[in-house]
Amino acid sequence: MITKKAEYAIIILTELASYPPGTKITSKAIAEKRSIPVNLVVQLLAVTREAGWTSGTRGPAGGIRLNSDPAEINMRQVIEKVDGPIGITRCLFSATPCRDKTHCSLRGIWSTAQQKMLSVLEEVSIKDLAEAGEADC
Amino acid sequence: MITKKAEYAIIILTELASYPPGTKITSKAIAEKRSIPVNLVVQLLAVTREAGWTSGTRGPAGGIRLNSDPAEINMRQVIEKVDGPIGITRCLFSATPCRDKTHCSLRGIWSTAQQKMLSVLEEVSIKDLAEAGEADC
DNA sequence: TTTATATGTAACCTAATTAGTTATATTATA
DNA sequence: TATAATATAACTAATTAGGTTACATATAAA
Repeated sequence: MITKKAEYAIIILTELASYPPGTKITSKAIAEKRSIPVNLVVQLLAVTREAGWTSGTRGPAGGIRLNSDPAEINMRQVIEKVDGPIGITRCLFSATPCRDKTHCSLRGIWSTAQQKMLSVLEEVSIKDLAEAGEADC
Repeated sequence: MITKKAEYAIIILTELASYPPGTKITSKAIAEKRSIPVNLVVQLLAVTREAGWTSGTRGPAGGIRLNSDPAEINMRQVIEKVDGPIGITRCLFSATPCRDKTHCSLRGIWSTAQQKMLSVLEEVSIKDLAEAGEADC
């Protein structure tokens, strides 16, 4: 399952992308606007920071700035940064097919099903979400 | 995430479907053949039984029989019987959009992504898996 | 130069879920 | 009546999810 933290990260980036490029916003402001616990916002900004998408400046008048082009960040990327690799079944996490089978029909089906899902998420960028507005599910 | 139990249930039904219609097999035999803990097989057969797909006869010479046409049972149905409703995000479990918004762009995207995944699982039947063999991932 | 305000980092906590076990009841055959 | 099978329910250990707490660091303004 895609976690709430991953959703939150998407929402945070969307919020940042909804302002003119270079605008600085505080974690607290994001948290209040999007109804996310402040501590979680801070925690997730550490992830977006490590991904190079955001940077922060400390102290009074400090805040968070979006560093990347929101059109270049898609939902799948954010989810995987926060949650780690996506897998709709445990099977898909193991490198080798179960019990050393050379072939397993189920694995292929899980993989296909997951790929269809991921394709949708890859096609939606943070910019798309910011333009659509209301991304706060 | 689709649980291992749901996978097991699919495998159990596939095993049953791999014999001539009406054949009786013991839980123990299924468990050994497919390397699933016997107790889990028994537990999962309670679910397939409730769905009307299987029935069991007790006592010596007893066993489990597949009651339904395996071509009429698809993967999605089995997963939902075992795991309950599928949701790739928590958002999709709540009946109403978060925070009483009339519109939320994320929800629609989660829904689309999930539907693509489910379409794949709906198109694969237990019969397909039995014919493909090796469904034991 | 001190104070207030902001980000950054790590450890911790609780509830729910997952995967599996244990125990016991029931039924049918030999 | 003993045995072998399914049926049902309760329990358990390990992991994950979602969030909190505590503390460190940097900077602007007083």
